Amino acid sequence: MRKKPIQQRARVLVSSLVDAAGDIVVEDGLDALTTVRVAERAGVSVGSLYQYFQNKDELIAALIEQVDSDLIATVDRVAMDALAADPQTFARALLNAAFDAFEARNGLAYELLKHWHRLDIGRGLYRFEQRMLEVLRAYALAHIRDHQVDPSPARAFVVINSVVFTLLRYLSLDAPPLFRRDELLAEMAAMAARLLVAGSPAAQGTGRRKVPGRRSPGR
Amino acid sequence: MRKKPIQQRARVLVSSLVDAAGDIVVEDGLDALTTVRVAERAGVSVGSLYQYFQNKDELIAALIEQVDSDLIATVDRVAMDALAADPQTFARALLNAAFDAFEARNGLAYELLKHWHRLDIGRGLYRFEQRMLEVLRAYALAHIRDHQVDPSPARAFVVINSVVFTLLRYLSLDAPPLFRRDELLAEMAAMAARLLVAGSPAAQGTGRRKVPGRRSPGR
DNA sequence: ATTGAATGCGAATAAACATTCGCACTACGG
DNA sequence: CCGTAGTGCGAATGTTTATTCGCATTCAAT
Repeated sequence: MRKKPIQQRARVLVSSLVDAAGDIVVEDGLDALTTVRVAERAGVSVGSLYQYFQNKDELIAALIEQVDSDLIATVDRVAMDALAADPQTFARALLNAAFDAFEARNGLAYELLKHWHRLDIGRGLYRFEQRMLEVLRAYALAHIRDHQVDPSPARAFVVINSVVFTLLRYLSLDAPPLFRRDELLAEMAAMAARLLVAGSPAAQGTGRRKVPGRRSPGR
Repeated sequence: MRKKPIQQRARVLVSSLVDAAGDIVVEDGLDALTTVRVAERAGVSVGSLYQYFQNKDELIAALIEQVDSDLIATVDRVAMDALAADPQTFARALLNAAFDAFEARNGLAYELLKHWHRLDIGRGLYRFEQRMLEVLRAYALAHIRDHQVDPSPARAFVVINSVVFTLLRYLSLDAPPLFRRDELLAEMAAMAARLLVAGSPAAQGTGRRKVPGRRSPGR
């Protein structure tokens, strides 16, 4: 942030800018987020925006930060409550929470997550994934005797991303699919629970070859 | 396509434009794809590009079409070969194929898939998903006696998207994760195989509420 | 060889944005 | 009631791009 808002009115201005940005993203998508439009919507001038944000990306980062924090807080709360439950119930609770979180603020998180490959948003996603990993570990620790819970990094990675992105993809379907929301949730919960409980995967690696040259994402 | 290329040189020109587009996407990402740059790279002028493509999106659509066809052809071939195998092996084969396909042409499919929420690319993804669904159904049909294979639409949706997007996310990590590629593959294969074989998910829906108002993606 | 269609060219046009800058208003400690 | 730091303004600037259009070149059938 270029300059810190000192007076009250300045702090209000900054937060209304971030709010306006969120509203615009919800209404017309991230691509429709222009600095002038944000300023207009917030009832201030572009100049003022640049008084407190170095550039547009910094504004987006602030928005992400906000959304991400909410998301993590939600997950934390729900996970705490369900920590004692069996894997099936635990998975269920987290999934419901995830759905709710995606819907919160009119699908703001959903619209943002679509652009996860952008740097700002990617960092938010990464933070979220890390937090989920910790939550799963906490669950494992709490149930080390009851079940053979074992969230290996690879497994956790698969579960977390499978759920998040499948949800994302589901929400993006314009023609409703052949199955109901409940079914989807049930399937995912079952999958997650199974992966949490089951042992190591049956087969061992069918040795693979070359590593792909990964490119850095262009803007 | 605005006008069909009739002469030989025109056909060459069109395909070199699509190739150039692919190269640029691979090198600098989809955002770096400008019409002028494509033309330059193909060794022709922008004007010529617009002779055969109504606009930039149509060019992208042509690229997608190409990539998507390759992808589907690969999946078809591999699935055919593995149709007789057990679920674990079948899943393995498809996963390996998927990895290879993502790496083909220097990660072109990977870079494109990151932008699946764009209309052109979304259609390609949808086609791919549909094809995968058919493949899974074919497998189920072939094994209706051996296993209790049951790819319900919801389940198939979860498996397909989990695999595709988890792979995508994995490839996009800049810092290598704590697990090896083999582990990831093994986990995903196990997951897929389990979902293919297992019965209906344990619990039933914890009835959910409101439907989120879906917005049409910008651009 | 002639000619109309097909092809190819690339400077020019226009629209969309991010960002800046000089000027004016406001708060508030003294 | 001053003065200055903090705040706010929004037209102007510069850049990046998609797309067009009038002119030049090539093809292929007669």
